[in-house]
Amino acid sequence: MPELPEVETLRRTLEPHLLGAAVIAVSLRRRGVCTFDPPRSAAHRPDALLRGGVVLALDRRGKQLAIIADDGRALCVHLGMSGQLRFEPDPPPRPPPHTHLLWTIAREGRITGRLRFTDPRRFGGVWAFDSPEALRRSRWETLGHDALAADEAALFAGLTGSRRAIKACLLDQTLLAGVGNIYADEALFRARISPHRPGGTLDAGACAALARAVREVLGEAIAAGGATLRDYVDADGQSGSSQDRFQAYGRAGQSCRCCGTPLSSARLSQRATVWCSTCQS
DNA sequence: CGGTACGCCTGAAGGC
DNA sequence: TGCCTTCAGGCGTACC
Repeated sequence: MPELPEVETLRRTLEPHLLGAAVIAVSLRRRGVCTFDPPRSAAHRPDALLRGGVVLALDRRGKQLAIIADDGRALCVHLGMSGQLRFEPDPPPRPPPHTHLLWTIAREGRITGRLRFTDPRRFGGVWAFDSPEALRRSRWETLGHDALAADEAALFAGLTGSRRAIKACLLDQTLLAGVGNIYADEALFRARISPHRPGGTLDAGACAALARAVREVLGEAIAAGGATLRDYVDADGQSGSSQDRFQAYGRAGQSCRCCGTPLSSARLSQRATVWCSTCQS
């Protein structure tokens, strides 16, 4: 389940393979995973997907990745639940199941590998734009601050008057971009705040603690290479180890690593939620 | 506005 | 062993 740390790890591991490299061929194997803005006829879709371009930058906001070409063409990739973006120096002749997009990558006229987008559950997708500005306007304008730089004042302002459960607020990408179900539970555990507490009841001090906890859990997860639960691997196919450090997520019924109390669990905002009823209030 | 529910989609896991 | 059900969930949308 890729959240901000997994997408950031992916961005970092893609960079050495893609920055300054040319896209010499594109194979779109399942049309439905791509959205073209503006719309493109079938003949022009490979060009919109960066064929003939050189990768200038890899950017990220929350859980979304942007691939920017030197001429301004821009792709936004969202991994959804099960998406993978992998660079293969020596790709197998037959792409794995659920391979939806393939880019052939070259440097100085020689093929260096293949970039592959795979997504069994198809909750993810790729969006193609004419310019980085069009991408940001269409996909990123409604997103809140990037959670890696979670700002306590902005969080406090966003939560003021809210009666929604704080966990639901953390999952709201328009408030803070990049936190998903895993790191919401982890950040609330670290900040010792109950997931059920209405957002508006957090004072400035609690918001500062929560913003700090969000930055810390995300930063530490990036340092661990992200979390590999089912599908996630980085651009080189490497697993992460962030899951070994989880205090709350996936530990329902197990004892709290802080006080020993069995961890509580419930569904909150349609999401499995785990917390310690002793440590968190 | 908020909250609740649902649909999308597949593979893993559990029950019988 | 094999079939069936349940669950995992990001996000857009519908509806109260």
